[in-house]
Amino acid sequence: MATERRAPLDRRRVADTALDLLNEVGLDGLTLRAIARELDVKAPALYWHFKDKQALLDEMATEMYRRMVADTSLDPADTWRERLLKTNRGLRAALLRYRDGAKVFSGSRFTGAVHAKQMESDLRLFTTAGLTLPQAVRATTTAYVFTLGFVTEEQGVHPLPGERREGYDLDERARLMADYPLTAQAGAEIFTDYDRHFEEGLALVIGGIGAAYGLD
Amino acid sequence: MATERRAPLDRRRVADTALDLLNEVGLDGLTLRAIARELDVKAPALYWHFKDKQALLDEMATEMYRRMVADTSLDPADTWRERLLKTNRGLRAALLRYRDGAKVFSGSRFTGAVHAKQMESDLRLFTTAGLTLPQAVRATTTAYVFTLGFVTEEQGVHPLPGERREGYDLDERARLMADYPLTAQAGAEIFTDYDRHFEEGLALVIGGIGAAYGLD
DNA sequence: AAGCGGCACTTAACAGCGTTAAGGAGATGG
DNA sequence: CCATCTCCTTAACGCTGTTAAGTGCCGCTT
Repeated sequence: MATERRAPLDRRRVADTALDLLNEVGLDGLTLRAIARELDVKAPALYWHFKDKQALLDEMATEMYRRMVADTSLDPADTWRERLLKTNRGLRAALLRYRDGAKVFSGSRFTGAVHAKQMESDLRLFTTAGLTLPQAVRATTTAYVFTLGFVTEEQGVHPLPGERREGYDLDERARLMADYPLTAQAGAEIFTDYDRHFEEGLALVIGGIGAAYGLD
Repeated sequence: MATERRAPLDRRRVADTALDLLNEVGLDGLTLRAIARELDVKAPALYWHFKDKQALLDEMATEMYRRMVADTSLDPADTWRERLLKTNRGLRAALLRYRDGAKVFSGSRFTGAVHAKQMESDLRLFTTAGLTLPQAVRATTTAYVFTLGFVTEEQGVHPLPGERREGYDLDERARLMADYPLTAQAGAEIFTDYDRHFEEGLALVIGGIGAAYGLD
């Protein structure tokens, strides 16, 4: 009887499966037992590959980053503006691909030096464009934390694109804010059309960089 | 024997105590049993005041916000730049006051409409300065998510001001990035002097707002 | 061919978690 | 004096991350 033996696990396969599961159950439901079940294995088996759950989350964040890089086509001839647009749109898309993606990402650290290659490319492009290294770091990380903060807020309302978390009724909010007309009106502006608002916010940041560092 | 009876709890007192405890044990160690112990009560007693743990975290975030407002002195005659500086410096200070403050804050929703008053004041100031309401919303929330993202990253390295999380050895990082000279050099720029870098990032955002909306 | 070491996993168990159900003491009000 | 309401306790539930110990199988040496 050819009882096929499952190929042994490895860190990548575990992280892959965990990311798939994340989209179904969310970060709260992402237990080691559930991940193990998906891999046809018992929970303690995961401790052979990861020293603890955080190490697995770190690998998941790293995998998210790898997919982001794979999906972002960078051109050495990009202008610095194009580069900032590409990388931050790519980052947002990568985070939005997974339920609680921003939380997982910002709560973890990369395993190894995966991010060095892109970072080096960005910094070279920015310094070539005339910035000092500290300025280049400031520009890229300011855009980075903007995007991370933006998606964190966004996923608080939309766990996945198209899904809406409960407790965000715009009409009810407007009624609660009746004594504050601008705030009431702002609700519609805050909780809709995240795509456009991301673009506008990112444009503000990029515009600020150009103005401050005398670029273009 | 005058066995004093403890005054009954209320939501604020519980949230207060939980915030104090948060600074000692961090978000992971913030269990209902530990909070209850601090209040001289058993864990299930908390369920009289909160429907679940998330409701308590929401109250904690609300309390953080109240303290932020109390510590920030706003002037109706502020220029829009002054206002953005004050509110975002105040927000960062409020988040930094507690271990994992940014995580607690961004993972929770305010109870009630506490934030409406400040928001209304900000929006009025911005629209008076010549912005449309959508522009005012975009300006304030872009700065807001920048600050939130910044402190989230900051607290990943410095749980509390002065404390340093393990695993952030700059020399080791530099060695790991040996093949990427700019990235290696950037480490010193990224992981030090968060105060100054926050100011510079915030200045970039504010500069972008001024430039985009033709202010001043 | 036999034995052996190490890899990759299982079984069993532990303390601690959020949460619920049921009950009880003390004040309040009729 | 009993009923009611408030605020809390005791006991227990299922589930979590994690550790300890054991087991079967592979490749290697003798």
